[in-house]
Amino acid sequence: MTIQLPPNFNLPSTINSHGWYDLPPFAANETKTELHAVISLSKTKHVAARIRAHNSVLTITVENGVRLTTTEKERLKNIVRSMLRIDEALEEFYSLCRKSPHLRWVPKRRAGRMLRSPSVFEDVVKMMFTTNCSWALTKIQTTQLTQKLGIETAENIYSFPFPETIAKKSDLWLRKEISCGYRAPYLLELCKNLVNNKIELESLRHSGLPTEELYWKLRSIKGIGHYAAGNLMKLIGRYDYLGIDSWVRKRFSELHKKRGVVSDTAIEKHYDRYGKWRGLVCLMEVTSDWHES
DNA sequence: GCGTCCAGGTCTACC
DNA sequence: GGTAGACCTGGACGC
Repeated sequence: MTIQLPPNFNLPSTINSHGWYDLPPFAANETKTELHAVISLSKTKHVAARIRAHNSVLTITVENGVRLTTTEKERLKNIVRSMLRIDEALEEFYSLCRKSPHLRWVPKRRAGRMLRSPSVFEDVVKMMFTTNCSWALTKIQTTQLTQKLGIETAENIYSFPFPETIAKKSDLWLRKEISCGYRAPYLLELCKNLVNNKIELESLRHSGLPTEELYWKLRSIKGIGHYAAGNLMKLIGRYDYLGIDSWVRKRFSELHKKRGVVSDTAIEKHYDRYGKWRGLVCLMEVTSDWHES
């Protein structure tokens, strides 16, 4: 399957936009020119897909020779478009970057598209797993969750589980088998609320709700605080929040040659000048060295 | 190999 | 509204 790409799209920049490519079921090659993903087309059909780009064409190869109907192919392409943010309008953001010498590399490298999971649910769970722990532990939790509750789609490659599968497990089981510790009740509550239709996440990517309302909707999920909601907002396509964590604080101090602890208020004040794009500008600045080559 | 300490966000109780 | 303490894990460190 192929998708025609817009001129300002760059696959390696999108894969390398943040750490998601490193969390199962995502995987990427060393040069970030190839992304592997497991995409659930229905409750029972999961496909392992290899995604590459050449010139202005994106190629999706379904592994293991799985046959797809025309409808399933269209669904797969739409999910990939959403994951890679192919249709995201970034010209206004690029114009803003061109005005600042230190950001001119962003439109040149066609950076700024943030990789997201096939579903909002997967993004929320992974973000919950990044809170209050090392990246190594985030990987452990995500790996265990997919391996123990996902469906094996290719050799040792598992789909991301559905909320109903997780909701059937106990708090103790999740703590022991997923190593998610005190996050277990938060994860369970999220999944049970989704199963019982008390909350709905998948429409958030297309929501017309005001930004602040969306933010507080995310904050209403237990385990999603200011940092996690800020970063999830970016994945939804709203860049008003910075999603500051210890690593952003450290990188900000390094880049702006600040000694000692820099307060979050000071960091937020610094990026205020970029208006509704401030979250994305902050991300570009702190990850600028990832895009050098 | 074992024990101790620390870092990492969020929640809740308390002031 | 602001703050302290608990939550849990992996990793670093000292012995």
